[in-house]
Amino acid sequence: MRIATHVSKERPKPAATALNIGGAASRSGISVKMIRYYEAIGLISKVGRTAGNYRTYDDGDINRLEFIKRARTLGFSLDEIRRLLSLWDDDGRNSADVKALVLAHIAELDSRIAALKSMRGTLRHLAEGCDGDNRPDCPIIDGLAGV
Amino acid sequence: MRIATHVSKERPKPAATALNIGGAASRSGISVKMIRYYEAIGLISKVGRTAGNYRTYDDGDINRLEFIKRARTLGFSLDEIRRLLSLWDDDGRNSADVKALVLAHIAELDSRIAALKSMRGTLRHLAEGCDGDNRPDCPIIDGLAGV
DNA sequence: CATCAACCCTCCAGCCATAGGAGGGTCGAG
DNA sequence: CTCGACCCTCCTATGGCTGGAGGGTTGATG
Repeated sequence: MRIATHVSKERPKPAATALNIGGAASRSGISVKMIRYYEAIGLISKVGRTAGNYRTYDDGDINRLEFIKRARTLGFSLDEIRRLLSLWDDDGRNSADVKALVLAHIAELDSRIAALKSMRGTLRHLAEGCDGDNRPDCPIIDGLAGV
Repeated sequence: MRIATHVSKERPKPAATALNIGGAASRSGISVKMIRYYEAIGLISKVGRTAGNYRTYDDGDINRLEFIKRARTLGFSLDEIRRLLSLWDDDGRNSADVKALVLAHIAELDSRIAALKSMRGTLRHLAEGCDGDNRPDCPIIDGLAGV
């Protein structure tokens, strides 16, 4: 691969923008701290370094970070994301495996939603009976105290 | 539900049962570990000790633990529970303060529920398009990868 | 060329709520 | 007296993230 011998005009490669970690952070929406953390726990592999020991991120690295960001936004754990990434990398994957992972996650979300709704229902009910004035009588406290 | 008053059989003080931490744990549903932790962080005050340095829990202590357990089940943080406990203790409280705390918590639950539902919606949509067979093509992966 | 701010580096600690274990002491029934 | 079930304290880890200390690098200025 010819590396810009005779650079007629400097910077011949347009798309090969290599970013520092700060640039990668603002591009991906993942904080600098977290990018380093993801690297430390092996969620992303070690990236290149400059002579001054700065991490450099190419387009592929940024894509990976963006993937992680989206997955995180959808509530996947880092461990699930690890599996999603390896499925992404695996050209011979079965989409069934991806789907199974996602359906399991949906089920998890369902049960968390149900738990939160149940809490909310009970609390609404308790709060309903509470006058919310300057007197101490309070069915919320009574309810928590087991009346 | 009359519980055998006048049992005439010894035990003149029926309610003054003092329990070890294990008993307190099974009575309250809070683990032994957590009871000690709650004490360490000052959520509950230090209880009595036997000659052998075992913690002892009287009915009041158990009530407190049960209160905490119920509040925890309703999703309150330990910090919120701290405030609820001091409101419980405060005979001159305003029920408005209790209600405000609870309404804020309900709002918090609302936003968590909304966030989870939004994740679930997106995931369902992605999963719908995925064949889930032995081929690699997968809109879920594509979606995460930013297609 | 020196300086300076804005970066970057590593390492370490803390958050919340909980679980687990090591290494010991205490209790009560047999 | 022994044994198992309990209890004690102290330390570690989890997940996912934030913060800071103490330093090095970079690149635009004066």
